[in-house]
Amino acid sequence: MNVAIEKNKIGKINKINKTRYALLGMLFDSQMSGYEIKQFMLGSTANFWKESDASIYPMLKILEKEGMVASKSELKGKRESRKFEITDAGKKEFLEWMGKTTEKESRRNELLLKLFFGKNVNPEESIKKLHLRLAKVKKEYEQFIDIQDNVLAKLPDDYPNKIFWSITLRNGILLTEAEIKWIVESIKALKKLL
Amino acid sequence: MNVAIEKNKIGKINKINKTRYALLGMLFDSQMSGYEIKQFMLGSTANFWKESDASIYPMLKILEKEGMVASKSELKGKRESRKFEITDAGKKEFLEWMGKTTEKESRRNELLLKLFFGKNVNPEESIKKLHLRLAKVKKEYEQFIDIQDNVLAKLPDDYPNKIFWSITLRNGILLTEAEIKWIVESIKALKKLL
DNA sequence: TTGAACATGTAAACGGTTACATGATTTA
DNA sequence: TAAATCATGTAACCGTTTACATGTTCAA
Repeated sequence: MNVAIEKNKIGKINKINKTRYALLGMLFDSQMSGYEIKQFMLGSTANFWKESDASIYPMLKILEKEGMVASKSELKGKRESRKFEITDAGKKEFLEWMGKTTEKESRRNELLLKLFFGKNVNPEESIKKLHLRLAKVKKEYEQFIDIQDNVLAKLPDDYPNKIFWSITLRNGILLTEAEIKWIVESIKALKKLL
Repeated sequence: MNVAIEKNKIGKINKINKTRYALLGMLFDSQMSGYEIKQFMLGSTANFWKESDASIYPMLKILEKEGMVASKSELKGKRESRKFEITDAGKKEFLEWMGKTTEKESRRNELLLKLFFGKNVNPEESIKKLHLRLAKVKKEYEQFIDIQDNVLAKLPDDYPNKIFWSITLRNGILLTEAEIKWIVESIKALKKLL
């Protein structure tokens, strides 16, 4: 049942679909609907993990078919809310994934690509791009600080998730700080060309 | 001819294929074969941009069909080397892309997801994962410094690409430093749980 | 002589997103 | 009463990678 080692017709080892683990992880503690999972992700893991509707709902159905989760439909008025609960098999699969080593997926960064090709355009264009990014990154940074001060800081110290959520948030803060530093430095360097 | 605004049957705006711009950018200064482009990317942009064979060769053909590049096959002995040259139309399309603003593509980070779910496993497992990542990131960092000291530093200061390549490299250095700091800090925090 | 690097390419498949579709409920 | 949010779901499509395929040249 381990999809990670399943092969297709031409013997290719399929890349593992990680949506399943993200969903199983979210359901590990509490029953949630697809909608609730999405909302929770937006408020917690959005900086490093998001899922779209078109990934969540079909995957929950697949997981149910596989016996990894079970669901019951609750009606709030006439509105459906299908709550999903993880099964023992689901917990097992999730923990197996947790135990595996993780490869860093090298990522594409279009801004860096454009800066790399910078000699082909007016330096002011590159500077403008960096300023635009700076504004966005600063906003992101403020949001991280806000979560740190107004959400995480208010959780009791014995809240089991606190340290883990703090660590992932801290990643966002430190990486964002570094990016701000890099942008400021880069703008300064490019201005010498004007 | 601008693929960015082309729509499909259901009116969906297609995500733009950025491989074309990466290739056009690489060809902006000098004629290169697909193989040479790949090698050059591995030695310069790998940290933020890579392309696989299966993206490069077909895309070069498409670009040629569209009149964005032109090619001639050189024979080195019996081995073919198809050199591609950018056309004026290709330069135009590349520069249009360069002028566009760039959205940050939010990226998935599996390590962070696993750490976020950390309360479900022994803290030692999370620490182990961080140690593994630390070793890799440190190696990456050393490679950046090596390029900085032994490649970029040796380019003459009036080499037109120097400042742009320095900026992108500096991004790698600063972000990697921040990640190392984060990992060390996180390991320390998690050890308190033991 | 054998393996690494050079060199170009294709088939198959999966991952993931955007837009579409539908309707209920709350809020301004 | 209109817009935003709640809530679930599907169709279509594109992007990208992995593995396969083929052959040459060079170095150990």
